[in-house]
Amino acid sequence: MPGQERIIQYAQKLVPLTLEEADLFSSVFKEKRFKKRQFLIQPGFVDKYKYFVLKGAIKAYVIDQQGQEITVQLAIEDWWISDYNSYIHQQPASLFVEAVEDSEVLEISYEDEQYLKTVNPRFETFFRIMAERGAAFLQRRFILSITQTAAERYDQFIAAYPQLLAKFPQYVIASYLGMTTQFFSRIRNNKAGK
Amino acid sequence: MPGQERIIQYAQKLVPLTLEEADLFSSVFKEKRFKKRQFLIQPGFVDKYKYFVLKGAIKAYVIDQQGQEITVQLAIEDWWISDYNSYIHQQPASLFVEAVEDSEVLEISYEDEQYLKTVNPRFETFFRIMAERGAAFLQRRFILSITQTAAERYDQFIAAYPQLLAKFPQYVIASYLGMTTQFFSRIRNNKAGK
DNA sequence: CGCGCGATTGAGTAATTTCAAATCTAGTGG
DNA sequence: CCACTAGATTTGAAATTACTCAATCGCGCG
Repeated sequence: MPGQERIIQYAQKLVPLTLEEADLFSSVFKEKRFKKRQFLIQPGFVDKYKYFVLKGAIKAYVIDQQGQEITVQLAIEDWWISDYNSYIHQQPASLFVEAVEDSEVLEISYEDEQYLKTVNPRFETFFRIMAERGAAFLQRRFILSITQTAAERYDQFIAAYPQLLAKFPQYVIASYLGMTTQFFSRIRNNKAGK
Repeated sequence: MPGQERIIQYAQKLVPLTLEEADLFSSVFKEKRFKKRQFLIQPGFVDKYKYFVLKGAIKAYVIDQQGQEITVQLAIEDWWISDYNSYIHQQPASLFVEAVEDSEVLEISYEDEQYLKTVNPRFETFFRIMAERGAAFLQRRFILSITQTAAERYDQFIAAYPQLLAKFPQYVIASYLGMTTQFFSRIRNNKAGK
């Protein structure tokens, strides 16, 4: 299975795995397909899975009081996506997670992750590193979001993630960067004062 | 040592520890005192320690391009503080971490943490749970910060962390909530439109 | 081929910041 | 213990940034 290969390769970059370990690890992941617009997670339901994206593009977002969609996370090939808070605490999700194009993912269930961590400390290490990186990433993102203006956030994003620009519609990226579609468009076309 | 007791109690809430495990765990923590205004971490230097606050109040912040102080994290009794990104990747810090009042902390070094994780999977579990919670916390905070207005963020903060209001000057909390001191003051005195 | 979603553009507006000055407060040295 | 001072908070008014509303345009998909 090609997907299982991919997740093993990914894991090997973080922790060394023997053949048997790699087999066990990859065996709990199930390949799934989601069509464009299909939901992986919906608010109110407990997020039972973490998703590793093999192919496609996926967005996570909330709907605020005014009914506006606000992008919280994006994922393409080799990225993970979930409602982290819901998954970790096994409480109802607050996020929509939705395929932006036809996508293939590997899913691991909460129970299987717990099992892996119990059975072999190396897996514990793997998930620990994932969590650490996630937290470090969020801290960096948070700092950027509060210290930079909209135009700076735009520039920084373009420089850091040019691939995402092609995969996601602008209104999704605009809200990921904490601005409206219209303002994003103005910045893009260099008409925002600057 | 009273401090070691506290960290053991804290750890026990996340993972069960035998007496020997608790001893080993607490043995790597060193008690330190910081005077008001003293820096625990400064930008440019690698953050070698994670700090568990026994007593006092500590803030983490960045200085933005305009020279403004922007609070990134706050910590009081039983909270942890560090430049997470710097610590995890052992790269130069971007944050100032500074005592807001005379404080007592327990510090654990990066090397000691690695050692604990190597020697016993239970410690690996402990740090994994810490990282997960940190990431989940940051995700929640991030979503709140982008979906709510300044006044809503103020109300939510007051409701969630009334203790912090007393410990930190308003300008620190204002910037933690992503607004200016002046605007914070107006909201507080109910003169901001609302 | 047309429908609907997404992107653009213009004009007016709201939220929040900036600048500036006045007032309050707490810590320090005499 | 008091006076002084630097730091912190408050208040007013002007300025910015980014948003909302509304209309138009473009284009890909069914």
